[in-house]
Amino acid sequence: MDSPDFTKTKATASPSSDSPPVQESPVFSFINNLSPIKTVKATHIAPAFPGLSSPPLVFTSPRVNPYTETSFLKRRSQHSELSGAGIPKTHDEGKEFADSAADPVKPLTQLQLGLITDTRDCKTKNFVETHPCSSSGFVDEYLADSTEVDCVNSDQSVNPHLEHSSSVLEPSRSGLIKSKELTLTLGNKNDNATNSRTEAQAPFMTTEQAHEYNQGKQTFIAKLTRSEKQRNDELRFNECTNIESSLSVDNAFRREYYQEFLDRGLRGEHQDDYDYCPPSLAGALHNGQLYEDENAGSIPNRRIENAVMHASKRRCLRFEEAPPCTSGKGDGSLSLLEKVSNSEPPTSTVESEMVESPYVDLITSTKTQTAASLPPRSTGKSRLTVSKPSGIGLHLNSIVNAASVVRGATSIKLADRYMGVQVMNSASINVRRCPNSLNVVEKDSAGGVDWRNETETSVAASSATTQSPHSVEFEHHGPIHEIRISDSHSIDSYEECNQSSPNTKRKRASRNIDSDGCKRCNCRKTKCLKLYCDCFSAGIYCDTTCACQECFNRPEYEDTVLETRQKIESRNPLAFAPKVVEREDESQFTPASARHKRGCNCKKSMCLKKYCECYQASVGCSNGCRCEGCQNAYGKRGEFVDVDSGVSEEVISDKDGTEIRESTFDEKLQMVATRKDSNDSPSLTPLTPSLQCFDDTHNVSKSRVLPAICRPSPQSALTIISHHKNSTRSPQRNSENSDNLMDTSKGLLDVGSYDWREDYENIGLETTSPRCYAVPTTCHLTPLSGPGSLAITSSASLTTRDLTNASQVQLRPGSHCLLSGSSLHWRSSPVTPMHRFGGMKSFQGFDSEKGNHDLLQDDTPEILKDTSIPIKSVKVSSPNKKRVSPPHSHNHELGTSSSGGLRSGRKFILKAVPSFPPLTPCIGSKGSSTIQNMNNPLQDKG
DNA sequence: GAGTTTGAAACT
DNA sequence: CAGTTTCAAACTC
Repeated sequence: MDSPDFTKTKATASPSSDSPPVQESPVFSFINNLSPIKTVKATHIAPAFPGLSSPPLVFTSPRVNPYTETSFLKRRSQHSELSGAGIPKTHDEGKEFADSAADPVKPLTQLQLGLITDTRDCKTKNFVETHPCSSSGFVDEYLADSTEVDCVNSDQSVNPHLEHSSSVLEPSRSGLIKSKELTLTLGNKNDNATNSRTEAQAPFMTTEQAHEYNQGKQTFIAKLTRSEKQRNDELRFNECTNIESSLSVDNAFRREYYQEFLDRGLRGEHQDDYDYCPPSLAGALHNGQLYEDENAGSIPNRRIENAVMHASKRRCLRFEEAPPCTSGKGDGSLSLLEKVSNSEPPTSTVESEMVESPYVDLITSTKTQTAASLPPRSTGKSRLTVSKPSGIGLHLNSIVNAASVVRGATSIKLADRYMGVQVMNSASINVRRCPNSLNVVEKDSAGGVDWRNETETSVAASSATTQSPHSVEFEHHGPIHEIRISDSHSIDSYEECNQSSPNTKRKRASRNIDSDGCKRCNCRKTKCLKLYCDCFSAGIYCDTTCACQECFNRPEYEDTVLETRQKIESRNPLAFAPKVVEREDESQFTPASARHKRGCNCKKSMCLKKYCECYQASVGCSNGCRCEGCQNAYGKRGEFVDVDSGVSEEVISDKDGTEIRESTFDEKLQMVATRKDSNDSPSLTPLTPSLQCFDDTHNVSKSRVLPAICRPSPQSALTIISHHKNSTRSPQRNSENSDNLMDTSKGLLDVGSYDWREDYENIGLETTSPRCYAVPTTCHLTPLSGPGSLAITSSASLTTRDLTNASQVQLRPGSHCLLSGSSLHWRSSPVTPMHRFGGMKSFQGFDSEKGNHDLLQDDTPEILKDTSIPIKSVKVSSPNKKRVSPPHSHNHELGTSSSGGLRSGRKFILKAVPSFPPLTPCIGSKGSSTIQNMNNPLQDKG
């Protein structure tokens, strides 16, 4: 409402924690933020105050890209977090902090987040009705608890949300007691709410309580675990189940604990404890919770710093490349699982993480289960694996990480092989990205099921630049901790660095890869708002470790970043898609299996130097490359044949490669997108795939905000195409293939009710999407979890809730590990970052059996599709430029989509989801797993 | 560390 | 759409 100046003032003040005037009060800021006008303003100019600007965006376009935002958000500069949030160091401070509403910034950010989702709006209304005075708090809650919200949406009634909001927000902001009371009341009323709100509890808990909680939780878990074990005949399954169950268990435990807690609270035992947030607990808690906790503040400064640092670390949102992350950053996320399931301390960073994290276990088990079918990849491929990470849907930025990652052979393997790889990657990515996000861990542990967590994490991080309480746990982890520490140091000096002469930074940054494994940019003129910037292109914020000058790729300039991103995407929907798509062949999983989406154009480097993006990504050149004299050690251009995708089939031996290569991944994607455009309503998606993904993610967290957004993505179409090809396997030209695909995809989309079981059967694990980006897809899948009928419509209309449900499904102990396993198959590259982002590409698609390798191409395309779909107009210019124009006529025909074609199409859909990425944050993996789980339920039903 | 080379991205 | 320019990373010295 007010001029930006006002906002700025607030922002400035906030960090200091000086008691802000009335105007600064959260409520006031909230109101201000609400005004659409502000939103508009915020976008560009106000780089100074990120939070303010964002709200408008939210309204205008519900964060069109939740995913995108997430990704960007993920990498949060410590600086922003610290300044903005003004974390309370002591309990008292926390209270003061809350009371003073000193950090307008944070609230604003949160508001933005909260506003984004429609669902939230609804909730907000409810909340407001209930607690008119706590608007700010409300906002915070949303921000903090995207997860919870999601949960609520998905599983439960809205009430929980209210409860949560009341409990969480209030404590942090103002009337702690009130909030508590409200919480209690609500809790009593709604058990479900209580469950969903486990996080909310944290604020109330004292250290002792936290311990108690943890212990009780562990015990509870142990019980459950035993029960589950008994259920399961096979150990492997047990393990998987445990992981999955752990999540659910955790929830259940929380529920119980919460009940008890409420009882106590009623007796007045905990009244003073509202603020306290047990660190350990925090770890277990979702980001949102953490965030709240932080506000509450009993966390030691050091921890806070660490947390902040972790949080601030750049994240490879979309890239899955986990390696680096895996090694170091994953722990944070893992912590929860570790606590619950594993007590063993991580011996080595990489290994320990891998081993310890339930997620890992899950993956492993999943792999085993799933396939079982999966050939043991472990052998020697580890190294390849490493390269792979870059693979599916990876941004080059992420790729870098991968290289470093190699050290953890085990982890690598995991990552490599499956979509699961993606999952891991995503998971690991998440971890990396957000050391903070315990949620991630949970997610991971869950088998990547719970997107909500991820979303939340990302959201929280993004929105608030939150300090992640999670980081606290990280401290416990030896290796990780160390890593982080270094980061923290860098972070601490963040401002200084920024201010320090660019040269200095540059030097420092040059050639450096941050601990996360992400490249550091060194942009001087582009303000890190162009694709020249690795960070920006990877969908992540620049970090303190970056040596960039006049950087706008920071949380503070979120609006600017998003706008810029959208602009770029409008020009090229694939701009933020993972550059490297990995295709995994059953037989082989090698760097060679992955390819650069657009291919390189090397003239002098012969693809033997890092100038070559293919080489840099540790992937071989493909027919799509236009390089001259290719000597790529990972695979020469002519050598690579895309057998899987019909499209790829087109690729012919390349003499020149350039001419021969008929379609690059991008082209394929474009084709798909085009078809879809024709078929799909334009309305569906945001231009940028990433955005879509983001939206999806967002949706997940928020619960259905963007149902519309979740349309069948072009990616899916691609997938479908590939799939179709598989079925048909005719060496058709791309155009034909595309047509077929389109048809298939269309059918998928159209099909209101589809029997997923069949798809699964047919598809197998493939359906799962590797990447975070997959999330959207996941959404589609989610429906599956529910009643057998997912309609394509669901894909289009799937709401966050659906996703959430899906995630929940995964979480369910009962869910088959297989599902997760299936997810593993997917390889996405998020990162999409990671995890987001993105995977892109997940090739995974290949079923060993089916030869889904199509997916590889598809993956990337899928991502694009998602974004592109709406965009028909958007042409993705592929380097290759040759593009087969897909026959539109088919599209229409197919448009009605018959269920018959659907299978393949549906499969694609699943895949498609993952494809996008960057995103998800890294996110993807969960989605995939979720999807799988969803599928399983269906199967069960079936 | 400075300067050059390289190829992608952006621009025209 | 092709050609040119700009940019930042990669590389060399």
